[in-house]
Amino acid sequence: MRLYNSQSRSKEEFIPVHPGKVGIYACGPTVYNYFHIGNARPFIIFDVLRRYLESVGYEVTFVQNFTDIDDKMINRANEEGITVKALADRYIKEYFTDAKALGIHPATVHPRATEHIPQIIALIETLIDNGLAYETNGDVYYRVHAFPRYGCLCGQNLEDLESGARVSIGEQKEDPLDFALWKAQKKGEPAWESPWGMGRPGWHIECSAMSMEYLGETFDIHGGGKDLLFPHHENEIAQSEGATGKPYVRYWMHNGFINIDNEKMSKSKGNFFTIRDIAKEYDMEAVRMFMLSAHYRSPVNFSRELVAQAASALERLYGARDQLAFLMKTAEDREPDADEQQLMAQADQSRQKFDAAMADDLNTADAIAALFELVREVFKLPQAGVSRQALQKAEQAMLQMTGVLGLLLKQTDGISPEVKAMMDERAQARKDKNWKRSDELRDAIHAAGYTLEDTAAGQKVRKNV
RNA sequence: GGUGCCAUAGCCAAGUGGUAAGGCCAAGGUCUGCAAAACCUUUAUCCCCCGGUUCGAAUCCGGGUGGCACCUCCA
Repeated sequence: MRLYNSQSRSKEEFIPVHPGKVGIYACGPTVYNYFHIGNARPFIIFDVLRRYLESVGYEVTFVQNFTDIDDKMINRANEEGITVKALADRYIKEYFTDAKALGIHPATVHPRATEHIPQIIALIETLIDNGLAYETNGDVYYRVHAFPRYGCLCGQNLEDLESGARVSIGEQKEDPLDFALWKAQKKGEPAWESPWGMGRPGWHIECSAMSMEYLGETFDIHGGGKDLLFPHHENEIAQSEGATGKPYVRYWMHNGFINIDNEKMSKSKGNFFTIRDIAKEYDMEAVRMFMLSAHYRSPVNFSRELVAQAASALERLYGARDQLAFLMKTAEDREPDADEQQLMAQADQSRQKFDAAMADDLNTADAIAALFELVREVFKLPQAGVSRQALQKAEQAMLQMTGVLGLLLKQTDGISPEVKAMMDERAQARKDKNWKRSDELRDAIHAAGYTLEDTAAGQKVRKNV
């Protein structure tokens, strides 16, 4: 597999630290609210990366943290008059609800910052011992100038970075670029005991501490949104490598942003959507399809029309799956004929193209194209009496591909006895050429939530979207 | 100011040296009692513009134009 590494700015062959195993750390949400459409992109992308790596045989340890202590958490908790812990518990629960709707598997581990205070403190102490951090008035800062490689990820030197830096009033830093590792307690804030007094961890240090806790001092893949490249990930490198003296991460992956109607999503512009908002209007699986229809590094625009397009494409995919299941009922146990052999060849070809696309820096758009090439062949099959062997091969290939993408997650529901009765009555009505009654029943079935189609092999139902 | 990204049909989007994938939408046709779904056909002589390299470029190089991001704990 080849992955684009943000650090080298080029695609590199993926070679894991430990053969057969992959460690991935993805920056998770700050749990002060429902997560938004922009958060959803990396969650879905790294879920697909993980599914893909597992599908080709890797044992994957996937870590995604919850930031459950920071300024936003404290402010929100104060607004609502609840504790930071209660706020975190609530939105972590909501995270899993939304993630499930989007087809995102739970990570191997979902560490919370507040449950790793000892590891964080130990890491800061090491940095102080190494001369890379200093304490002033209960705050601890990272001494950026003491880490020669600072800027290695974002590709900028200290002088250039400094020209854009600004200092907040009240901070006693040696240098404007120095960043907080530990913040002394302010009135009314949650705090933990430390060698520097009561306080709480800075944002950057939690990811260094938790990633190394679960994945080791050097691990394979670290990802997040492009905006995290600087300063968050740059700081993680400074912290981790400054403490261990070893390379921290082999491959840095960063996803592009989602714009709303060609504008950056922001609360001030009023174009800020949480997944929970979108779920009221759209099928979450269509949102996933939308996310995978473009390459993960490109910026994408999010709009109502684009989700509708994704929903239509997804419907075609479901149609193909249902068609295979439908054909299976009349499948024949015999050798495949020429057309059926072509279907089987297409199944192999699609799989190959799919794998090649995924192996090329997770090119989901190209992979989906390969999937649809098989879909087209499936629809060309006769309505009944197809070779079972050929059907099974096509179905297996299709489900393997959709499984990697995390699509086609909905099961086909059983039909209720009422709908079944209406279908039976309609079958008789059609036999009697009673078209009026037949159409009435079709409308009634539609109202009951199903769309009816007449095929050579009888009536076929599918659930309305 | 520093650093980087992007520009492909009505819409979305792959393709990074060998002659334009796939999806959505649209039109015509086939099938159907009528539908629906599906299938067939049509839909970019051309990939923002101008130069250059090359037998050959959407793909490489230079210069424009337009859009965007990071440098502000926003994925």
